[in-house]
Formats: sequence, structure tokens, C-alpha cells
Amino acid sequence: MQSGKIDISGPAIHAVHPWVPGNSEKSMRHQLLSDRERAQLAKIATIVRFEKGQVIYNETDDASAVFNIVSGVVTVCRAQEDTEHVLSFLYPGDLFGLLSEEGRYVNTTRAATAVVAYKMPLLAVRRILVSDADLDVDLIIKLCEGLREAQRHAVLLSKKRVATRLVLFLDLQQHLQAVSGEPTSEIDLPMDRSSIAAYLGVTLPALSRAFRMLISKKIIASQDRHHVKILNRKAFNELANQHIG
Amino acid sequence: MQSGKIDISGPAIHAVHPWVPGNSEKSMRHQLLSDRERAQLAKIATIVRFEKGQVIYNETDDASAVFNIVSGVVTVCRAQEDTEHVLSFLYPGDLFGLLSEEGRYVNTTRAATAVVAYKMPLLAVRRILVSDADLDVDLIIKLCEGLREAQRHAVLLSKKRVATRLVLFLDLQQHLQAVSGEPTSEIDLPMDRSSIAAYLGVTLPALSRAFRMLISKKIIASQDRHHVKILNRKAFNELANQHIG
DNA sequence: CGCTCGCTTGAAAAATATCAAAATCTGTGG
DNA sequence: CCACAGATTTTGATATTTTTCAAGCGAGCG
Repeated sequence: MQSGKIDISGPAIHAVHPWVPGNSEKSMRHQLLSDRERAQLAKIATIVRFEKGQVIYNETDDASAVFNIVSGVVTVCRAQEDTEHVLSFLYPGDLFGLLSEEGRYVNTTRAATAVVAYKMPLLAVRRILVSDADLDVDLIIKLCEGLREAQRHAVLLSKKRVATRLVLFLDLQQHLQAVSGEPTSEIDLPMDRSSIAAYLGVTLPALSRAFRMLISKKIIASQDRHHVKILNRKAFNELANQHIG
Repeated sequence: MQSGKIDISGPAIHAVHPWVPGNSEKSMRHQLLSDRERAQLAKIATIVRFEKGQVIYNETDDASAVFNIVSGVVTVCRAQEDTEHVLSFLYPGDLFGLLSEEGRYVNTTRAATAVVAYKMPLLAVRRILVSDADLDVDLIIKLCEGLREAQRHAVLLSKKRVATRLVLFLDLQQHLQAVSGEPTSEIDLPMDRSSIAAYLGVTLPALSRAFRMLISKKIIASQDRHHVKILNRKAFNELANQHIG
């Protein structure tokens, strides 16, 4: 995705603004940080790289650093009895590691693809936060976006049929690409099927059947496993709104 | 619940701190706002009252105000095709109305019981935010708590058995009472069954049967519909951790 | 070439949704 | 205090749907 060159002028936080009405036709995420703020954060940040599948931190670890994704996709999950549930997928411009509880991370994060990120010591970030109201507001805006996404996830999980959950997920991914300024003709799914199943709260076979059903009904098409096209938007939306719950 | 007298010294925001390790045995929520901040917010706040069942605001309404609960319980929900999904229950010390998208509320809020709250114009709040880093940090802490709760909700919704979801919900409510300093011997459920069902993402009959099953197995007991006691904590926890997903 | 890993497919069992009717609770007025 | 009307909750029987468990396929790799 991110074509070639990496922007190294400092951390970058992207979000859709919660309070400012979208003035352009297309509501886009925009960079929240000013050059001054990026420079300030760059001073305490180091670049770190993770390979696909690598754990970035574990839940219950001491929360010592905050991360900001430059490129790649990160999976946020929580260990269950004998499996794990995926809480969200994070993309460039996203922030993670802030969401601890009493000094300990509450989630496990793992690189879903190769990842490049800025790593900032939590203490240094907190020092900046107590004095810089601008950065605080940016963070508030970003946290609001995270909350909105978590709520959309809850709405998705309240759906009872697997196909409905899948359709909502695909719609969410497409929306994500749209507000990031990427083309939406094809939906990008960098993560593997088992992660999607864990995000949707269904078993892998059930997800597989839902995909196959959508394909056989020509509602979607998929070249390889990581790219999906919507062929029949009407039927697609009908599935999304199907039934109650 | 809130015994008689209402604290009117200004808005109050309670939260468990994300970054400070819990030093006491019991991790409690504490008041984030200083007297100065409460007084500052009190200047822009008015007291509003809602009766049980009353809608406070609707999704897609222009987001013009932020609310802070003094007493009572608020239901946050989102309209679905022909029903609505409950995203969270809010209690005294909680904040809502901040979570809009491009100037419009994304959720509908409704009084689950009689509610007293502070109402603050969004513009005035934003004016304070851009200049007061202390208040900003408080808000960040509170938003982190909201995110943690939303994620716990997602974990709950990823469970496949209704009884497991119910047990996790009861556990969550008890935890909530614990960190609020209320007695935990009895779990308080001020909202009605249909709201709980909508929060758990199951139908009303399914929830009813789950309750009945727990009672018949003497895992819980309930005097009236709004009070539950856990009789067999071991069996209770086993249900919470049952199966995968 | 044979390996593993990720995904797909198949058949049976379990659980919940659905629809409809009975029972209970709540608040109101006699 | 009791009876009643409406809303809320419980119960019942059936149909769907998904989970489960197991086996089969396919691409990528040593």
C-alpha cells in the first residue's frame, strides 16, 4: 500500500473531526498535528519495525510506550480462554498503547503485516500532555474516533447472521479507505481470514461459507484473498440491513 | 440509588486512571476535576432533568451540547432497521454528547430512569478545551475509560452463548459498582430486560431463558427484576469462561 | 517432491431466533 | 383496597442458523 517512501518528518495522527461539520463533499480524515507538534513528538520518538505476526506488546505488560503507525496494519486483540478476539485493525495515522488501565496494557497488539511505527515513551508523552493543550485536543479528537469505531464494531457484533456481519465489515473497510483518500473500487483486506473471523466473532468455517455465499450470488467478487469488489451494491446493502438485531 | 441530596457544586467526572498504578487494594474511580475546573464548568452548565423513557437527543441531530450525569441512568443506543442496539449504560460521573461526527450526534440517548444532568454548550466546552490542558487530560482519561468499556462490550458480544454474555454483563455491572464504591453483595439492574437484551445482542426470550437457567441452577438469585445476587461464584465464573469465542 | 499452513467443504448436533400465547407486573381509577 | 388496562416478561413449539469436528484442497517453501 503506502507507496515506497516513508514520511519521517515525525508522528502523524489522522482522524475525522467530531465537531467540525464536513465542508467538502467527501469527509476525509486529516492530519491533526501541526509541524511544531510533529517536531516536538519526533524528539521523543524512535522508529521501530515489526515483521508480520510479531507481538508488539502483551496485555498485562507494564504500559511504557505509545505507538504511532507509519505503515502496515496492526491487530488489537484480547486473549480468551483458548482463542483470542480481535478488537480492531489499526492503520497508518493510528495511535495505540495509550489505552492502558492503571499502568498495564489491556490488549495485545500484533503486526498483521510488516509494520513501521514511531515509539514514544509514555512518561515523555504525558509530560507533553500536561502542558500542551493543542496536542491534548488532537488526542481527544483521535480518541473520539476510536470510540466511534468501537461502537460501530459493537453494532456489527449485534447482528445475528454471519453474512450481515461480513457485509458490514466490508462496508467499514471501504469507508475507511474512502476517508483515507484511497481508491474504493476494490476493498483491501491485508489481514488473514482467521483475524477477520475473530473480529466478526464467528468461526472460521462460518466466515468462509459467508464469503462463498456472497460470491456465488455475485454480490461480491474476489481475485485473491486480499481483494474484494462489490458487484451488486443493492443486494449488498439489503444484506447489511437484513432482519432485526 | 443516589441517596437524596444532589451534589450541585458543578459537573463531576469519575474514572479509573489509565496510567497511574492502583496503589490501594481496591482500584476505585475518582473525581478527575479540581474544584477550580468544576467551578469553571459550572459557569457554562445548566441543570436539566429527564423522566424515565425520555429521549435526550437523537442520532443525526446537530451536536450542540455535552451532558454530565448527576443522578440516574442513561441508555446510549443506535437505531437499527426495526429495532435498536444498546451501546452502553451511563451512570453518575459519566459524560456523553461528546462523541459526535462532523457536528452530528452518532447515537441516540434516552433516560433509563429519571435523570438529572448538567448540560453544557459544546462551543463553550471547546473554548475551555483549547486553553486548559488540565481539563484536556481529564477528558482524555475519561475517553480512555469509555474506550476500555466499549472493548469489554465487544468481548462480551463475541461470546456465542447467551448465558455467557449474561454472566459477563452481570460481572461488568458488579465491577462497575465496586469501582464506584457501592456495595457489591447485590447487583443493581436499573434498566429493563429489553434494554439488557439489546445490549447483549440477543432476543428478549433468549435473555429470559438465560436468567431462568441461572436461577434454576442456583447460580444467581433475584428478589425483584432489578436486583441479582451471585450465589455460586465458581459456577458463575465457569460460565463466563466457557467454550471458545 | 512432500511439507506445512491457511482456507474450504461436509454432515451432525446444539443453540438461538421466531412467532404466538400465557402470565406477571405497573400504574390508574373506582 | 381492589379491579382493570397496558406494558413487560415468561413460556412453548418449530424452523434456522451456526457451531463443531473432521477431512479435503491449494498455494508457497524448504
